[in-house]
Amino acid sequence: MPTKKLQPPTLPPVRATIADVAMAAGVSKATVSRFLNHRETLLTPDIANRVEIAIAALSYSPSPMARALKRGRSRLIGLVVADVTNPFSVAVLRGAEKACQEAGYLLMLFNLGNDSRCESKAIEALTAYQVEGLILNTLGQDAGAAADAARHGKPVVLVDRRHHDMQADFVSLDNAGAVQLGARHLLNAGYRELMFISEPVKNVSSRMEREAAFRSFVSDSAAGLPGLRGRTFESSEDDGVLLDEALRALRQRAGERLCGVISSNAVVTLRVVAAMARLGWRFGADLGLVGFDDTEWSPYIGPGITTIAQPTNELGRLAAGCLIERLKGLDLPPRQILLSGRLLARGSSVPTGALPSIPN
Amino acid sequence: MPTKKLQPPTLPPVRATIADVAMAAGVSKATVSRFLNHRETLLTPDIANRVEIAIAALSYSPSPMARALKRGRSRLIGLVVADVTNPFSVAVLRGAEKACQEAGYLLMLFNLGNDSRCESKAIEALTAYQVEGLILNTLGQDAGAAADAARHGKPVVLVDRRHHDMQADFVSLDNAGAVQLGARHLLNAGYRELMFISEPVKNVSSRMEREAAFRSFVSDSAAGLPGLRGRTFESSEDDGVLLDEALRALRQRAGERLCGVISSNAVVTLRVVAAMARLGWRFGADLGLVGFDDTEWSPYIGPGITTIAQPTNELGRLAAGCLIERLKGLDLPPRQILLSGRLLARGSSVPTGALPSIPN
DNA sequence: ACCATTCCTGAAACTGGTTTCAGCTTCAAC
DNA sequence: GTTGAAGCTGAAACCAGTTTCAGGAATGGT
Repeated sequence: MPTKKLQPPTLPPVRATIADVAMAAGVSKATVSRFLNHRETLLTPDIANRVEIAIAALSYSPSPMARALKRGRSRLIGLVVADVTNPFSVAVLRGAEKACQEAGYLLMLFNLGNDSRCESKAIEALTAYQVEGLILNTLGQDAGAAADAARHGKPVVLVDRRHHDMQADFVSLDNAGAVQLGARHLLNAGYRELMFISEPVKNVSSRMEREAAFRSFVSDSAAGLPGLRGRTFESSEDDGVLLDEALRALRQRAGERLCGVISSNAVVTLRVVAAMARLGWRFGADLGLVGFDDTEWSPYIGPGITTIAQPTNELGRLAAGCLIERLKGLDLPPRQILLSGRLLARGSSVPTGALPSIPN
Repeated sequence: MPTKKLQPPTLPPVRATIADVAMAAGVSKATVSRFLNHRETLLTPDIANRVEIAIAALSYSPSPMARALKRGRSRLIGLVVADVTNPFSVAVLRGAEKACQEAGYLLMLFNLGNDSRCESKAIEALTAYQVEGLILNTLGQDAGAAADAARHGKPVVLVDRRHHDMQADFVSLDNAGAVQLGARHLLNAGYRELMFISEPVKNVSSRMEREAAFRSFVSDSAAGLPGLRGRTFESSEDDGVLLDEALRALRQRAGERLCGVISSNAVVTLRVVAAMARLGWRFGADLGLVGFDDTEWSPYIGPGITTIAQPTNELGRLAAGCLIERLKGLDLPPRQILLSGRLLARGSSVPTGALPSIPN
């Protein structure tokens, strides 16, 4: 006699199909399908009951694949992110993932790893799986690929990076406003020699917008404030030395005037922090710093880093939300949704060497 | 005459099907399918050519959905992460994503957002889409759900958190070794009153292992080192006050002896950092700190935080790698793969108040 | 020259659902 | 009592592929 196998009430090892259910209930596949999809077109209570019981008994759940094949609707949303390493991407991912789950969609993820050659590959792979729509946070190099998707009739939402020639919803931070927020803050704190540090601008719209906003802020303000000067700098990965030099040169040029830096995202902020550590500078006194993207660690570096917080979760949610609205049939011309940033003032933009009290 | 529409050489707006290709090439669907799948079973060069040309002309690519339906193989891998907010999860995600891409798989993501009720929902949703395998970094509450998947015959790889009763590959940090690494480091630096701070242990295997390893390290070492004492503390979200008290109590108990803390992951590390800021303590002198998970910001908080780095990318890659091997037919008993952590010594574990020079 | 292989190809069945279409009830109205 | 319309249900076609099976051509052996 074999020993008692204590398997929990075993589900059928292989998924039940609609045919199994139909047979068990003594009805046709069509009826089962109707029970599942058009519940309102009421079936005879008797039959509906039998189907319901059969479904429960077989613990049947329909195959989304087969369903997608026939209907062309897959309940899948494709998400392309430029770089999962970037906390911003992750935050967007998180928001989007949540919104999708709530609406009953599943997310297919493709990470470009900052490699723009993957871009069209990603979109192709995703559309092949019949994703119903795409959320793109791409590199902007290859607008054609995105356009392809749009041409396939799939709704597309662009996050953070726009392609001007594309008819698609666009969700992003109000870059110009955010830059002004940061720059004005530095001005008010007394900094006069400003520098905007960005990752290589290439063709990325958000980078271009931020840089342009900085330039025009400086030239606008310089009219009433002759002491003000501003320049820009592109920092790429593994160029620590170049950045050090740029910062040193900045202070040399500044003379007595206070130097302030705006970094265009968390990655750059960290590079500036590293450079300052190498140079042995103090935040605020030797260099004022305002960084885009508020991260969990910002308050604890040195006297705390002043940041411009993006409503990242909201961006993700909105992106997914826009897409889902379109999927539900909303037919509007492309929208642009810009959310404001919020300045969180901390020690790194206080010129006195003294440590301020830790905020909240 | 309409103005010239300068659309790039427009792909057919609707995807070509295998039937279109067959018709264009003047062959049957079966032949086209064979051309795509069994290239080795050679077709007549002439026919192969015609098919190839037709495919190119229509820029045809087969629908993975339809393919999955018949073959039961979807080239999809499901990834369930406990919490995308956790940098560890992200790193795993990244490694896994890369490995999958290289092997021609696509990742379907499900984030639990630390909500264990989602767990079985996630696995169900993913298996419904015929994912060929699952990478699970789950909460450990609901082993049944995972077991379901395994019972469905889908290979499963567990990352970081094990379910003892599951027949599945397991990829993780060597938790015991890593804890010893950190604890011994604190000992050598002169700390004698130790505390291990973890998130609520619940049933999460990695947390239990780390805590247990800490306890046994302390009792083992106390034999030859009577001055040594250690305790553990569970810190949950939004309990700043409790943590502050625990730390204050620790120092009080310690008297003249130096206090050292090991935090069980980056989230906890940040909580400790915040607590120290509130208490106005200095790293190293007032409290030694070694934190699990080396993050990009670790070197720049205070004098730099000493961390135990996990080979996160490797973990992700290995997890995906294991899974893909299984998918290729590898039939082995479940493996356990443990990777060693690496200690990165920085200022937070140096008892003198003096700032050490910034490492590398 | 004939038969047996072998090789290549196409028709058809199949995957698991949805949807159309037509048939059967049933009920109301004339 | 017949007729019409409306309401349910099932058979069959369909989605886009893969795979089985059988037939036809070409080749080889005797």
